[in-house]
Order: sequence, then C-alpha cells, then structure tokens
Amino acid sequence: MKKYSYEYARPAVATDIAVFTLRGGELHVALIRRGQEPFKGMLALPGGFLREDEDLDSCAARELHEETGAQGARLLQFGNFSEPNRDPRYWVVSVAYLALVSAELVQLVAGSDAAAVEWVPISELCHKAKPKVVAKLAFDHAKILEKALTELCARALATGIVLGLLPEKFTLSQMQAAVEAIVKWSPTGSGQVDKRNFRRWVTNTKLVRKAGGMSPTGRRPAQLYAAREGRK
Amino acid sequence: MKKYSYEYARPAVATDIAVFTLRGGELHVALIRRGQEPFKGMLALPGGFLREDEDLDSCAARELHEETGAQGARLLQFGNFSEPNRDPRYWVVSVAYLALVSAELVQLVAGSDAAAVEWVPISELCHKAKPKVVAKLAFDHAKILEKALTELCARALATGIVLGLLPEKFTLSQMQAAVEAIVKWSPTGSGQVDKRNFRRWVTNTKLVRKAGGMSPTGRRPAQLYAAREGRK
DNA sequence: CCAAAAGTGTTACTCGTACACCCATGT
DNA sequence: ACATGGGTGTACGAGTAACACTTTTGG
Repeated sequence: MKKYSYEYARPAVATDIAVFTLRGGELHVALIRRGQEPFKGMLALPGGFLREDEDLDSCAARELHEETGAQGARLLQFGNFSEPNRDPRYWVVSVAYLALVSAELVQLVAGSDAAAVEWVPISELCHKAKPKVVAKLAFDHAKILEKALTELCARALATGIVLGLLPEKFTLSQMQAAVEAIVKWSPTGSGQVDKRNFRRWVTNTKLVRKAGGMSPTGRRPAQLYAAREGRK
Repeated sequence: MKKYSYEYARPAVATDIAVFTLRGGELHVALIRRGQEPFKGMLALPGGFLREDEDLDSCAARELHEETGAQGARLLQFGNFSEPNRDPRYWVVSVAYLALVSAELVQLVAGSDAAAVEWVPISELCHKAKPKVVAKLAFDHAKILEKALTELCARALATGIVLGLLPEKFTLSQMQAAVEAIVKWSPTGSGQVDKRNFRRWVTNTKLVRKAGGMSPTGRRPAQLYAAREGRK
C-alpha cells in the first residue's frame, strides 16, 4: 500500500482555497462539511494534495474546478501554512489561495470525499465587521480564512480582483456593491465608498470597458461594462 | 536506506534564500558554488530541506544561520517555486525567502555539502541596472533571484527592510546609500533619492532613533542612528 | 583655504476625499 | 406623478517630488 519511499521524511503538500462569491449582496465563502475524522462534522476550506505533474497554481485551479465547477477564476496565492502539527494525522504543508467566482457561473459539487460543499456567509463566521474569524473551523483553517479575508480587503481596491465576483457584464453599481461587500470586513474600513470617487477611479484605472447595451434591471437602465482583456 | 514510506508521492520541501548584503557600497548576494552534480560548478542559492519539527520560517532562519552565521536577520518569504521538473533529481517544491544581513556581522561558512559560499555582486549577475538576471544559475535559481530582487526593490522604501543591511549604528547617509544600492536595480527606478526627502521620510516613519554619538568617518562628523525596537 | 560630506525649508503638483443635485425609467 | 436607482463636477487637504545653499571638519 505504501508505494512511495524516501530517504528523508517528506511532508504532503496541499493547496487550500478560500473561494469567495457574492450571494444576495453578501460575501460568502465555500466550505466543506467534513464527513470523516479528524474534525468530522466541522467546516473546512476545500483543498487537495499537489500532484507530481502539476505546479501549485495548477493544483489550486484543479481543486477549485473539482469542487465548484469554476474555471479560469482569479486565483491568488497568499500564504504558506507549515506548523508541524497543524494536521493531526500526518505532516502537511499547505499553500493557501483565495479565489473569486461569480455566483452565476458556479455550481457547487460534492468533493472527492463525498462531503457537502456549502456557501457560508462571512457574517456567520466573523462578528462585528472585522476579519476576525470567530467560528470554529477544522485544522488551522480559521487562521487561513482570516488571512484570506485580510488579503482580500487589502487588495479589493488596489487591483481588479473584485471583477472575479461579477458576471461577464455588469453595471458600475454592481461593481461598487461588490467592493463594499468586501471592504465591509476590512480592519480599517469605514465600509462606505463614495459613488463619484469610485466611478472616477474605475475609469482612470483601465480595468473595465463599456460592453454596450443597458441593463433593464432597476428603474433607470444602466451602462453595462466588462472586464478589460489582459486580466480576465 | 529509504526509511520513509507513504501511500502517495510526496515532494521534498525546501527553502531557498537570497541573502543580500552591502560590500563596498554594492549590493551582493550569497551564492554557493556547487560541488556536486547536478549543476556541478555552477552557482546556486543557499537553502535546505524542511524538517518535521519546524515550520518554513524556522527552516529559513536555520539555513541562513548555518550558511552565513547570521542570526535574527530580517527574513521575508516571497514566493513558491513548484514546477514539476525544476530539480532534475527528484520532486522538490521550494519556498523562497530573502534576507538582508549586515556585512560586518556575518562570516560566510562552508555549507553542509562542503561547497564554498561566496558574495557575488549583483552587477555580475544582472546587466543594465535592471532586475533581469542574465547569469546562469543552477536549477531555476535565476528566476528565484530575479523575483527576490524585484520584491526587494518594491519594499526597499515601503518598509524598514533596508535596516537589515546596516550595522547596529549608522548614519543617515549610510542608510540612504543602502536604499540607493537597492533601488538601482528597480525596474522603474531612477536610482536617485533626494537627500532632504529621504531624511524627512525616515524621521516621519519612526523606524530609527538617534543613537547618540558621532561617526568620525568622512569629513564632517554625522549623527548616529539605530533601528527602533519593535522591528530589529 | 579648499575639498567633501552633513545638514536644513519651501514650493508646486498630484492624488484622495468629502459633498448634492438632476436624469431616465417603470409603476 | 412619484419613487428608485443612474449619472455627473468641484473644492479642500495630505502627501509626494523637485529644488540649492550653509556648515563642519580634515588635510
């Protein structure tokens, strides 16, 4: 059964992914209800082990696809977790990613270990609009999620990362709502973004282009935009 | 001989460290002349394998100490390198660190594989004041060093990272020279720092404190400063 | 007295931020 | 007609970047 032998001890290397999406205007993260010990019944981040024929980014993309069906999403590596006994079973080093997916394009599927994947609102995991995760998660995943949230907040405005939360075409109001749903969890965040400043910022940084057409949702129709090529 | 067996393949996990210092006003990096195949005779970054009782940061600190004698230096994790065949011998995933040490406090020592450690000026590895590494290094270490340099440039001014290059007490001119020795390799860098702006910046950000005493070096004596506690 | 590095303020500009009103449409 | 979200410009303050001369010492 144990087919792989080495002269020195080696850790298993895994990627853990904090997959975020927007549902009903609220930021959610995809979590797995563990079906086995250890931490049976607890929530954990999806993830899986690195294979010999892939690098870490490919591994994260593969796991993301296997567990959410999402393809080509924005993936961002943000940290390594290597404390010796973070997994009670055996030695595991995890590389943590965060991913942003558009709820419309995703269907959660049961993972390879037949555990259920669910969208959990951040508000159920953190209290008081701070990135402090108070919920109990399996392994050190509370710590990982906390760092993911912190990274996400820090980069929400700096890069075009929010675009991952949006459908292919979107209005600027939707985009602003997405940013606000993120920065709500910022440690320093007021949680409010000025509409005119946001629109000036978004047109200066050439992250989006007019996509033509109007959205008939709401009262007055709004211009549709799309992410500019170069960074899907 | 092969005492460790696992059900699935596992990579060896290593840390590779780009150790920078200042010698004669020039930025140098510590490299090992490999004594064995593969890449025998070529230069490589120092590094070593993760042990079961330590996390990645400890591993990097240990390797740094073993190969340079430096202790308590500033270590910054900046990337993972996991391409499947980056090591021709077997499967290795590397976590890359950069470290800044003060030349005065360091004695390079031969590593465990009895290979020689040498300080190599960046100007011998890169041409044209850009962080592009043109020298041939073992494995993918040119790529790693390139990313290390890019990170270093990006953070030279943003954080107190340069303080690692300086002795315990230093003058502001020395500190500015250290910053300039780094940003010289910046992709966007003019390579010049304004003296008055630098001094205002360094006193606003409370990174240093007056250490008392004057340096007799140079013509007119200069105030001595030291890194403020909280961040050595 | 001359060479060489230390030390010191002000101005212009850019960027971020705060703020209020009219417009187009569906009901 | 009115309620709802879409869309627009300006003024102030903070932070950044450009700029030159006097001071202190050793030779």
